Amino acid sequence: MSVRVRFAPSPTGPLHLGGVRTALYNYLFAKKNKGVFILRIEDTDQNRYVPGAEQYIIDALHWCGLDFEEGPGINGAYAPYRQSERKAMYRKYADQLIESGNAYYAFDTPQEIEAMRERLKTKENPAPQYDHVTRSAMKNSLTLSKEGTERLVAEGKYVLRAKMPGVGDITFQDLIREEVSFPAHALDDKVLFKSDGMPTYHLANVVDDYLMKITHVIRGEEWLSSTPLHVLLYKFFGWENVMPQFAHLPLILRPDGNGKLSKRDGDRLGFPVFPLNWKSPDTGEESKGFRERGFLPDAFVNMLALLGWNPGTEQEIFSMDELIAAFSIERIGKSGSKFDFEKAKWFNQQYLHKKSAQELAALLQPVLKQNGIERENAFVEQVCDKLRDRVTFVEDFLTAGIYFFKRPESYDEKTIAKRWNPESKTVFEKLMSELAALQDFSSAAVDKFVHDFVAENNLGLGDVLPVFRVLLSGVTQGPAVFDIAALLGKEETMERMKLGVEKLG
RNA sequence: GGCUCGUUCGUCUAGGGGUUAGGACAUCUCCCUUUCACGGAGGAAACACGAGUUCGAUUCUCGUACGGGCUACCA
Repeated sequence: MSVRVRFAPSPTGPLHLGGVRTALYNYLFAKKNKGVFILRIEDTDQNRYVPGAEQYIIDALHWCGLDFEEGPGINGAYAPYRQSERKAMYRKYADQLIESGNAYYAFDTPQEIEAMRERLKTKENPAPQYDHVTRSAMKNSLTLSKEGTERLVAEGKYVLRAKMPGVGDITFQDLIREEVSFPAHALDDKVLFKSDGMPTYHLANVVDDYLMKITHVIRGEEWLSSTPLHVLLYKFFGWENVMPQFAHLPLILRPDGNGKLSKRDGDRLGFPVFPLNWKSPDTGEESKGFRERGFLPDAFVNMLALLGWNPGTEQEIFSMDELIAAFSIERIGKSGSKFDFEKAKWFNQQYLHKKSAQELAALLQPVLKQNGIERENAFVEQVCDKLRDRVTFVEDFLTAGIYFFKRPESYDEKTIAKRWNPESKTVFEKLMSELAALQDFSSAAVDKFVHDFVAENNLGLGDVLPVFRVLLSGVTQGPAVFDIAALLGKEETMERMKLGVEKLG
């Protein structure tokens, strides 16, 4: 049987790191096994629907290179792929459960359920459930007469609840955790069908996975404890033989302290938790994405893949194809991983370093344009080449190399205080006049010229180099001064020296 | 509270009954460079705790602690 997996997010907001990783692992597993990767939108809760969230999810997957073969906008043999559009399909299965006695009608109002919880609440049991014990004291088709039930059903105000067995253990195999077992007495009678006519996640999910012939359910660990219900549902429907295999992924945790990574953590610690920028339609609040923060999609995906999975070798840099080849569910860890932004930066740096000057220039040009800088590509490529080993993000080329595009407006004070003395002006004027005669202005030529000048004038390199650098760039760090001079060209180099020497007096 | 999953350097992790417990990020030192990086060399740094099994447990078992998840007509 060919592998079919789905990523099934709820469009309640932007995808976060954990969601993208779940999608990635599904994608890798599908590709590894020559299977199909499906996107299914689980929008059964109208109240939590957020406009734009679905498009965001699709955009984010696309940016990461996680292209789905079936899903909204693409469709395929099992369309539609939005649960809201599949609404009519679920009723039949709900009725089937009623008929087989595995589900029942319940008519309790929220207030009545709350009253039950209040009444039964004890110190030992602060949150009594609607379950195999309490249902006998509630308003449902199990306690009401046939006529009473029919009358209330006719009124249309009801939900369908799963009739959980109450005894025995529900045991299933998890690809990551091996055998997992839950005592049935602790499971509650979950609502399967809501009074608004929509199924809940549990019903829709199982029915759709069945109808779409899903073979492996790879999802977050937050679903582990509702899996016994899902397993039971497969049994109730008589679908045990086609029940998918489960793999529950450990969560991505916040970098400091404990708990699940949240948007707040990102804001507080200064890093994104979403792949792309997101603007909340409610509050108008904007959240920065990894893309906008300067991450390359390949680096982002690579980083995410290694957060909870490892190849068992010491290789850390993987292209998507390499990830597909190396991936296996068996090598996914069991425990949650704390997200480390420093390591994420390292991945981006590694990818930037690997890129050619042409590729880097193509990435940098738009950034330059945004900042009102127009330069020919040949020059930008050379700047990228010189700066490549000193940057983590594309934007760094501009911030760290601004002097390639603009004359310095100030000079590093420390250097001036330490290196600019009364004789400096004379020395630099002499240097400039001799430099004016230099025909070859290549880096190597300027290098040789300056060294000769220092030797002939009985100076130390320290008397010339630091100031020379600061006159050209304003700052103390950067590529070799001679490279900067050569790139700037003779004319600009001379001009900057002249302006600087005048300014410093 | 109940149910459940988990626990190797600060972080991501490898390993697995007998290892100098390996790598990467971060950190520190040195080299390269009269800059900053990159790169190279080296350092510091971990098996949560207690029993049991065993000739021997970090590895197996059971407890404990700690942490996560779930405990909605949310997913």
